[in-house]
Amino acid sequence: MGRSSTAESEDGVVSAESPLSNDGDNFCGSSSGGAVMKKGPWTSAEDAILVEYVKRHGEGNWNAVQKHTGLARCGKSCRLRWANHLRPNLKKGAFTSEEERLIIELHAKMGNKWARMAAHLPGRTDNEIKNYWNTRVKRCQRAGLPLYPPDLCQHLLPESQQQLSPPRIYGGDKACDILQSNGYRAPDIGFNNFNILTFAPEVRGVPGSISMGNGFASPHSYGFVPQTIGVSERAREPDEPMSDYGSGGVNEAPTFNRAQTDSCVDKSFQFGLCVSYDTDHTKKLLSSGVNQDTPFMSDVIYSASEHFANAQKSELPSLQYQDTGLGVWDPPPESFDSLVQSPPLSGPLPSHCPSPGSSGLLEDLIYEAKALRKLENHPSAWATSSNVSHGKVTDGSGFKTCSTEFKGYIDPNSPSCNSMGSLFNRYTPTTGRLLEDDVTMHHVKSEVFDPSWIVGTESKVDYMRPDAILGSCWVEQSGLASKQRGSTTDSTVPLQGDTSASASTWGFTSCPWNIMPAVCQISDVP
DNA sequence: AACCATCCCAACCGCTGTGAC
DNA sequence: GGTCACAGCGGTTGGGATGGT
Repeated sequence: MGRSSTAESEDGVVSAESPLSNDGDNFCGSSSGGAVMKKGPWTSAEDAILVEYVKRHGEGNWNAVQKHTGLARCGKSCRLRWANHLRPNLKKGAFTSEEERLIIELHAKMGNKWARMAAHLPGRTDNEIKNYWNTRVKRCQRAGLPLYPPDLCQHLLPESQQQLSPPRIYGGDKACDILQSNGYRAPDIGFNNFNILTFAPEVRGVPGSISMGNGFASPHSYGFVPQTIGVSERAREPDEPMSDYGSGGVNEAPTFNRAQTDSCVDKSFQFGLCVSYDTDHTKKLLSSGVNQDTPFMSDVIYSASEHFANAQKSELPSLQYQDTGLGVWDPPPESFDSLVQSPPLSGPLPSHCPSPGSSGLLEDLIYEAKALRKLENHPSAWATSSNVSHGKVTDGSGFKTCSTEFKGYIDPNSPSCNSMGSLFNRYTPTTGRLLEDDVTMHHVKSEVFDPSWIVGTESKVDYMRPDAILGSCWVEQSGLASKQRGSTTDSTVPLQGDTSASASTWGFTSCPWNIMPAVCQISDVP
């Protein structure tokens, strides 16, 4: 707003008073025919000139605007101004719920492809969408809430899983072909150089792209960021990142191998983690040829693309699902239910998305954040839920109690009635069995929750936390694999650590939300 | 009321892609 | 094939607006 054309403080006469003038090389700093290009907010007079020009000459040839009209704006600036503010049929005002929903879905699909997303939102500009998303990311990050609503997570993941080829994982000398059945050739990835981390709000380099198939798809917002190392160049992604594999005659993802890994560390490494559960995890692993020595990565599904090897800048991830029709949020297939649910649980496991009760819309996120803040300001609510204390939930009723008390924080004004109370209820079924049953689950402390609910060596998963999901998955799988093999033998040991200590090793214990490391990090980076 | 932090968004910047020459 | 100009994309910035203390 501050820089909008409505800033009438300017005289409307083209001038070059901006101190920024000429400091750019190919934007407006460059002069056109020796004329210094103006920068800064557009005036209504300038707008009028531009509109008149477009009326006469049509869009395009923006560099000619200055020649024809004397407008001291570079073509680039003119194009932007026209596209973002002056062109007809532009929708102004806040995004509607439908639009928000669509944006979320589109982002899950496309990642940060604002222009493509804008194409699906008539009257909206890529800039608007980008701004909206950035705001959303901030909010979600701040509140510890998911970027993607749970239903989206659930609906899109199976599709993405159908599409994506899992990685070929190297556990030491063992190559682990996880799934080759889809006809794709999975990338070979060496993990010797990786640290599997959980959260990295501060990204070294550029934002990575990691697809948490469960909906934590944004490293931007949740820090599931593969540490991008040595990012110095930019490589564009194709318009359909994942369709690269499915559409072409060559269903072959780039291959990673250990030899490549070292070189890969110099490049942006984009991949997604999709921690999935299977009701028969072991069987699945065995049947798919997965090396069980790599329990964690065995369930990794890559948002792989040819950019693995050379993408210089990671895009935000996406769930990367097939375009099955916008606006359609199909119910998840049965198979997916079993996929995302942890086997030991007898009851329905909540979505991995931290906020299953949320519509995921920005408005709801605000309310959730507020609710969480309230909670933060009233930690006694947790403390007094006596059964929830210091990392141990001793009793399902404790959750019940806690849940009940949580209701006290319900904000009746919540746009979708997605109060924390309701959220809590969803995560902690009143059966009291949910978390109790899964002794391998580990809780990750959320900064918004009471410190007393910190894990011990044995604790519970905080489903409000995407990293916790990841962590719990790994821990669970790690434990499972450990039971089966007795010891960890492959080269992922340095990553995994001892299974019994995995929680702490991986930071699944108490770890400040904002200082968690990234999910994956290449450790021996120069 | 004053101060501060955060939000919001228009505009800028740097880069890549594409087509013409 | 190389160069140039232009179009477009995505990330970042700057400053007014807003809300909280």
